[in-house]
Amino acid sequence: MVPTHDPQLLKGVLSLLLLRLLAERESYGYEVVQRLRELGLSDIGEGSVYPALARLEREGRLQGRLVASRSGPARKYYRPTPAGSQALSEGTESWLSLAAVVHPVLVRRLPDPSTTTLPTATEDT
Amino acid sequence: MVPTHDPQLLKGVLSLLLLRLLAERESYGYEVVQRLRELGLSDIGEGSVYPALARLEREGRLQGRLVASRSGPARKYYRPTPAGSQALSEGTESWLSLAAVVHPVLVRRLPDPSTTTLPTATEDT
DNA sequence: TCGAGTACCTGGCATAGTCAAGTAGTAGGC
DNA sequence: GCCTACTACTTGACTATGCCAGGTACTCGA
Repeated sequence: MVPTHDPQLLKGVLSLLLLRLLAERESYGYEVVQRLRELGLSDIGEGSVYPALARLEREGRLQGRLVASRSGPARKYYRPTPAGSQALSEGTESWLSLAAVVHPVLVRRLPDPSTTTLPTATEDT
Repeated sequence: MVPTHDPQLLKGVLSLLLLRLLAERESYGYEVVQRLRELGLSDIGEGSVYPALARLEREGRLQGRLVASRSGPARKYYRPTPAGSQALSEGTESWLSLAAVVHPVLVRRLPDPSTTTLPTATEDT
């Protein structure tokens, strides 16, 4: 099984993913959830996506429009505004630079603990 | 200019980094802040690190001990407990699998918007 | 009419990073 | 003795944001 994802790790990343997916293709909430799940975020919920979309629209990063559907209620299609596109590129840069710090640290080999010396009361750097 | 880091992106990642750095070498808060800054997290503050360390200790993932210093107040050295080591490996796995989803999406080329068709009122999937 | 699938929204909650301020110890200069 | 700077830790209030649970409502087929 896929390891249970830590909700905290998604913070900030979700809105980035939303901006990105909507920059690739205009889409509505319900579909975005499906697209996220297809990407591998299997346990993402509507309760995470809809509020995030609403917030991004409120902040002027997304612009939505209602389109009637023949298979259910009207869909609200979102696409990034210019401000949204800028937020996307800035956010992408932030994420990449953070990942560039985090990744190498997490994958480098742990030193053998038995060879390390421990600080004692009187030692000082 | 380095892009201002989004505080949200650090959520969850910070405790992972702390566990990792302390698994590599026992260390105290003030020093951990310096180690993080050397890694490139230049605008990390003490107010983020100390509470995180305290929380990890409270949760039984870190164990701390006081060591007197000749250059200031006593230092509180932390090292991971067995539970902390397990949290580290689980967290690392979570982070890697999330990054494996996020990274490709963020770096793939955006399709040319002019070639895409927009949904209209009567279309349906 | 009833259930299932589609589609959206909301309130309340928990988590965790940030800011600002405070407390103390050591050491050097005057 | 006093002041400043560096070291070192702590705390309270604030904020952002994902998650859960529940609700509304439309379409379609049995």
